[in-house]
Amino acid sequence: MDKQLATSVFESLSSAVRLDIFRLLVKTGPQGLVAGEIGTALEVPPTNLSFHLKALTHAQLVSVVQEGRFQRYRANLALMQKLIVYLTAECCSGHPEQCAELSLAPICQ
Amino acid sequence: MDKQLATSVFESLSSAVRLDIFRLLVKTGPQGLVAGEIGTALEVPPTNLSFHLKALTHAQLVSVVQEGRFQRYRANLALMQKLIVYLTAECCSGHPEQCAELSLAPICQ
DNA sequence: TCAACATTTCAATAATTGTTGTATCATTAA
DNA sequence: TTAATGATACAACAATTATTGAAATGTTGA
Repeated sequence: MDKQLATSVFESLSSAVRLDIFRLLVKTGPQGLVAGEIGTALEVPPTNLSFHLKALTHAQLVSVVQEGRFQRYRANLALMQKLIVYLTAECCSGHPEQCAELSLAPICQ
Repeated sequence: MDKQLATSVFESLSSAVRLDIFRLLVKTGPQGLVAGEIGTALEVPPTNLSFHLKALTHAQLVSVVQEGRFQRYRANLALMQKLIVYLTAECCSGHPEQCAELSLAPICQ
């Protein structure tokens, strides 16, 4: 995880449309969804959906594989894990007890 | 956590400057830093720093308290926790074993 | 082959965001 | 009170991002 990837992941999720898409794919799990299903579920026009899916794919937050004339998208939750680690690295400068006081144990090492 | 707050948190972290600020504050922990210290550490001009700190504060990702003529900023990691929960809600539609297969156990319920 | 379908690309426009200098406000120390 | 300091507000401009319709690409099934 480098800074550029981190900012592009955050940028990806900074739009309501893209956040909806990602959460829908998280909910769907390993099965994923094809573009048309996403568009129907979220009522986003095809052109705009394609624009946002491209952004999510570029940021590696979703993966895509072709299935005939369909494109199947899946959430990349493993990247989210790496992002959380990146964000909380050196948490409280090696004084985890301070973070524990802030009830941040779940995300601070 | 609602959608608007979630997107504004992500938007906050989508700029390299703001990401640097937040990570620096995470590293600093409960002690926090005053604006001038942040500006010196990251070499950001005061006007621009103020702009970005305002965005972070507005998104509630950092808190601020006045100390004389200084403004002390602190990271709000508790909000990050809530965000992660929001993102991964209904993970794999109640089939956590699927998420476990994807080695997502740490962030999926 | 051909028509239908799923999706993307392109171009145009609208809207938002980032950066900077100057001026301003608030606080401290002499 | 006055000068110095920390920080923010404002205005102008530059740069980026979002949305849409029309056209194009690639795939399937008749």
